[in-house]
Amino acid sequence: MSIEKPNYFDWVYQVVREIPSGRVSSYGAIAHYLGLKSGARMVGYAMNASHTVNDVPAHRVVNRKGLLTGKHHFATPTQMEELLKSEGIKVKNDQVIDFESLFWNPATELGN
DNA sequence: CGCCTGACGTTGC
DNA sequence: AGCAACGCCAGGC
Repeated sequence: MSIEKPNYFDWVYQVVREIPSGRVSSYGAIAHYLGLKSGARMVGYAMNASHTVNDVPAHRVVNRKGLLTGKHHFATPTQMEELLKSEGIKVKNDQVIDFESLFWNPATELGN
């Protein structure tokens, strides 16, 4: 199928898929890693479509503040935090605890 | 074809 | 340190 269209989404999906369990990433980090430094919104956009494409752990992707901004876009507004908690990530008031420590940077983890 | 919105981020005040 | 406005880019109408 003619995937010559904007691979932006695909790039995001693959990076998000590389996120290990118990870890979280941010839109800006992925965007920056893909070269979309200011395209953090595009990453979130891709995430929205991701749920219609394949298994993309979008729940492991949060904003720069560690807030579950996209939880409202899941099957249920509690799905996201439940998934995170299920992976050992503590969530309080829609915010990831120890977000800095759980932060997974593709540019650092993937290195290249 | 043009305007608006959007799962963000950064800078300015 | 907290709040507001702007910027980026693509998709939907």
